[in-house]
Amino acid sequence: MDDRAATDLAMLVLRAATEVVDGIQEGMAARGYDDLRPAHGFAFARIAAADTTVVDLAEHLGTTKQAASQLVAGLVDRGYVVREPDPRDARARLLRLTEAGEACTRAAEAAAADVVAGWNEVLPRASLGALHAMLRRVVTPGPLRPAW
Amino acid sequence: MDDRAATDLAMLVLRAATEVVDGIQEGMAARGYDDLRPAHGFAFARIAAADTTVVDLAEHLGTTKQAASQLVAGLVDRGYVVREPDPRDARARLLRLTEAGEACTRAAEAAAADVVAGWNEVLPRASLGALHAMLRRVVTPGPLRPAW
DNA sequence: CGGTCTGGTCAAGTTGATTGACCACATGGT
DNA sequence: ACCATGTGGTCAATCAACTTGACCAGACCG
Repeated sequence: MDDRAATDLAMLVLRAATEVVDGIQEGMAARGYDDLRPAHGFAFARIAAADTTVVDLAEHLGTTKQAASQLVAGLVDRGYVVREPDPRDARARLLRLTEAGEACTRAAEAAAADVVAGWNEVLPRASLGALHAMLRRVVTPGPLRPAW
Repeated sequence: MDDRAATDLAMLVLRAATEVVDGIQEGMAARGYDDLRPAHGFAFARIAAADTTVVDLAEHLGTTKQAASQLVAGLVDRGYVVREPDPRDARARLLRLTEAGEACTRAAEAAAADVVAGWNEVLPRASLGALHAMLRRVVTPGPLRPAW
């Protein structure tokens, strides 16, 4: 694979990601969630894990803890997240998704599935599975954060 | 492909894009370009095409023309772009990459190729070609703009 | 206990983008 | 030829997300 094809592949990945993000955003809006940005989705993914604190979230998103704190404040205001005391550390406050937050997560997953369903129409089912397998091998596990 | 696998695939694409963007950013910094954001790269790609105006660029990036104008002003200040009069329209100003701008574009392409080269190590050459072919079929051609 | 580290927030400043106003020139009809 | 309207572009003010800096309360450790 020469440089030309390599950069071309990189651009295809970026373009695919643009489609995924735009598609999710559209799908979310269609489902009534028009007050959330992609960054919120990445935050939801981390908060869904047990015992998440603001500092954990900041690290996950690659921002400062202040930025994470502000983002959480917004989610709390909108009823997607609650702050609960940490039984083991009186300083810390554990973040947890409310029922609304979980519903929102399900909507985002459905929207993402819709985008891939569109791909399924132009690509045989087996190829989509192969695509999945190849990406899993290529991609190093790591945080999924706003990238550009 | 069920919903679970579909959303999983969508997340893999996002994660792959995160790697590409971060890798390019690192590679650019290593080559001495530490004053450019990913958005600038997308602008370069459009400006490289003949007869690009600020309005064209704004449409490509999905922003307002004012934002595009500011972005261009920054690139002009840093010597990557020049504004030239349009022989056919005295209002318009055609954008063109300087030699520095073209060198920068080459550096970005090299950095992107480096990222893909890393993938080549964990995936057989033929599979990488297949990945390329599948993405090309799946992805609808369109602007490559900052997405999240 | 006192010193230091860590989780978290408040406050102010920075930056990229937006809305609104405006000018110079193009275009099309009369 | 002229005026109405549309388009390319910039200036100015505002907005929103994020940053740096300061700070407090509680944990950890000698």
